[in-house]
Amino acid sequence: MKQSQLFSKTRKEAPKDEVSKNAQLLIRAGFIHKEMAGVYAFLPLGLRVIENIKNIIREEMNGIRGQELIMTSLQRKELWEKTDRWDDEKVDVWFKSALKNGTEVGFGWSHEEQITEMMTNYISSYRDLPTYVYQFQGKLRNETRAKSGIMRCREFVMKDMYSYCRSEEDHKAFYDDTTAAYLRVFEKVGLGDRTFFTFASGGAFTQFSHEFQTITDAGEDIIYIHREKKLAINQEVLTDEVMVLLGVKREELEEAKAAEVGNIFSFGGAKSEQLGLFFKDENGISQPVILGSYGIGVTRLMGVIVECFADDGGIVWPEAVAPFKVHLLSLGKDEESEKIYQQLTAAGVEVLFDDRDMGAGAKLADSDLMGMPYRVVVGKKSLEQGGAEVKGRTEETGVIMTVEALLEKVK
RNA sequence: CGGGGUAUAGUAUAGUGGUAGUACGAGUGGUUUGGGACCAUUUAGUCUCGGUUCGAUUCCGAGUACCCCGACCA
Repeated sequence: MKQSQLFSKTRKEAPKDEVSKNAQLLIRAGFIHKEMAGVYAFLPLGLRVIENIKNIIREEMNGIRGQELIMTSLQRKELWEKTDRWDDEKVDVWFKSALKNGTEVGFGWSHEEQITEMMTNYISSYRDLPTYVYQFQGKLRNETRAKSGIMRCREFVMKDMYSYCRSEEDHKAFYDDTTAAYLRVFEKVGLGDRTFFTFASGGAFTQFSHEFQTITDAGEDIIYIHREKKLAINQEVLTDEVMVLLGVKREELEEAKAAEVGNIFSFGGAKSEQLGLFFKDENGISQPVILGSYGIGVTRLMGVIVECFADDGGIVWPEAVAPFKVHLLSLGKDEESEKIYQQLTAAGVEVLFDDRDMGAGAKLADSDLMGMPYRVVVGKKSLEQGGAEVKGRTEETGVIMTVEALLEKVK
């Protein structure tokens, strides 16, 4: 992609109404556009990051037999009345509207009711179980206070998965599979060493739910980490009993601020009973389907990645999610650069080629801001020394190498 | 939802009860190219409604939007 053709551009100054690091950098670098408080559009660069994250998640969800589908944002009122969550007193994030004929509808802030009720059409026998479905959906939540850039939005993208099992044992096995898959997702996006499987408040059915919390000052939660056991406990459930139960001592725990990037819940059969989702077992006896719910905040995850890795120069994308692998800069040497651009592209490398007619300083600063893993500079200096200068985004200095060596390095 | 704050050009800012200034950006012409280049020239603005006033971007009131703290947060 030639940068001269790329939609959106960088800017030197952050808008004054953004305080969070992720929003400031993502807006300055041209990844997102703020539509209103807590509502952001994703521009081509931002979309590429989102798609990269989604593909990583998709691969893992498919790997545990999840099947992708997509539900709707418009949801029926009766659906939510069945689980007594239509009332604004019960759920305070509803966006609601009505059809022309007066029928009330809600905009999906969650989809477990909807998918579970849909399943009554497709699940009736133990032979239909287990079923695992997931989607990437825009969630709409009427947050009283959006904040922290793209980390707490009124409209955002979430991956949500639902498991339908015939027994607690099957459910537990899948729950554990999902836990492992989630940890792999966070590992792949580069947050592995700072994301913890965290015990959190459970709800009606189980003592705990589990969250995946990434350490960052931009987070809203306080967690207590046990590094040896690779787990954490959310402050909201940190009691003596819980510590005994988990076999940890208070002095072994390390307090940290963290952002919730994923969470998983067990519902048992309660919600299935409310929504009428039963199956017949081998003996012809009707049983409620055991339900689990598993979410990853895709757009929030993008914000957390920015928060965790950015430096004074700008964003630092982990390779797996970067919109382009290589940022190729022509410093007054367009012909030579163009050739290298062609070679890299032909080799299948994702390259953003800064072919704009700008000063060297501006291009270098933009490159830091945008944060691609590799910066390749072609200028008088590099050509005299036989090639292009290659520098990792977080490296201090680059190395000049031939095009062949470059191809080898970034392939 | 409680509390606090802010609102001037695409962006960031200055200023004034009487013609609104600067920088960046953008356009044109030219010179430039290893850390946000330079010259010339052009472009574009006082959130909305009401009040006070001869006159309001400025003062007052309301509204709206945005930000922050808290509450909330499957």
